[in-house]
Amino acid sequence: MVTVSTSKSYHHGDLRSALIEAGLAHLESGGEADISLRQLARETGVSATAVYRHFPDKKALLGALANDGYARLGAAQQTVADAAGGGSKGFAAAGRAYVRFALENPALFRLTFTHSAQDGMMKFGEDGASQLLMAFASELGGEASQRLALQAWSLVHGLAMLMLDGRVPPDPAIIDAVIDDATLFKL
Amino acid sequence: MVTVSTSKSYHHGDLRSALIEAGLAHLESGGEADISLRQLARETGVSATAVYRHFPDKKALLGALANDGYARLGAAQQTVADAAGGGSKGFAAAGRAYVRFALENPALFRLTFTHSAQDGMMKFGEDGASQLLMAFASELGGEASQRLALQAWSLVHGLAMLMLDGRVPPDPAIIDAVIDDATLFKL
DNA sequence: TCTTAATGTTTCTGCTGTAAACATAGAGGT
DNA sequence: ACCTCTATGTTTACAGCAGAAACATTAAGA
Repeated sequence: MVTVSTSKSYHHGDLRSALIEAGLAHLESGGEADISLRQLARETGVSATAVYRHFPDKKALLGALANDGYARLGAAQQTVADAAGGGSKGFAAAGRAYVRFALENPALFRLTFTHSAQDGMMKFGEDGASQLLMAFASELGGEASQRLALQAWSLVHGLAMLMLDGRVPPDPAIIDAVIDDATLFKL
Repeated sequence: MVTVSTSKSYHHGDLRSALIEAGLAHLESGGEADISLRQLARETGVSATAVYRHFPDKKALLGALANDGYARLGAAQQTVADAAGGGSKGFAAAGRAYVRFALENPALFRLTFTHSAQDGMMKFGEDGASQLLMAFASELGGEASQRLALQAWSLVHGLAMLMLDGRVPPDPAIIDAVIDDATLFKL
């Protein structure tokens, strides 16, 4: 409970960013259920309802956090895909990065997929993650690129969720075994 | 608000079952967020805190609903697998049934996987769904049965979640294309 | 300087989960 | 028949929540 109290100005300055940052912190330490508008306001040193000047309701705030998460996921994948030098190896590496990202940011990952879809969702192809996916799929899949993209996405997303939900142990060796270009997909 | 008032007996008779039934009804019409202990109690014609005689807290009630869902999922899969006559065709049919079940029972499916794992979770192999999975995997996968099981489960679970979350359109043709034994998994 | 729009505050309402103390009813032992 | 035990209800109370309404403050532009 460190209220910085540098300048007790009536206006915060950048409340919107501060709220998002506080929200991300809560996601790391707790879960989505750990986020309360009042609590975020308290931590930001602002009244409970000030939040509503920046987000129409709680869903909107969660949606903002979700979009942030989706962007980070895409960036993480791009990094390892580049490092792996593209091709089917790079594709598999990006897939494993997807699962690792989920395990490292469980609450954020969950939120990303449950709260950014229908509302202010980015269309498919507007975000880094799906652009990367389509690029790989058309490079490797030829005519069946669409199908390959969906199969690959489903596979990594499913593994990520099953591990997050405690159905499959979050073992790196399992990730490597399941997402292995040598055993996957008749192309 | 139809309070049945047949016999205003002090004791309900089978409150536990009534609560679960009411909870399942809420899952169909709303989502998990639509479930409130007080509301369920109201609908069951009982005081708000009577619920706690049967479930220690809200999580316990949700867990009971979740287990119910998992059992139904396994049953649905078993039915179509039998109808398809086993083998790789039956395996694929069970996979498609998994996704269809999720689309037909979105809230229940979500709840099943987010609320029945760590607590009173059934161990892997105790439930119909995972028994079916392992049976198919060892029949078809030989030495790599473990890996095949995880790949197959991940694929169908991922597709189900992506469709539930609005990332992939819930199109039956897509389900058939993605879960197709002719294109999946080098065995 | 006056006005206005953006941002923050106070106050209020109705909902929630859940703890504590008490009430009722049926079952079994005496 | 009585008594006691236990399972299952009820009442009351509390604190926390999202959000609506009315009001306050500030900075920026006419």
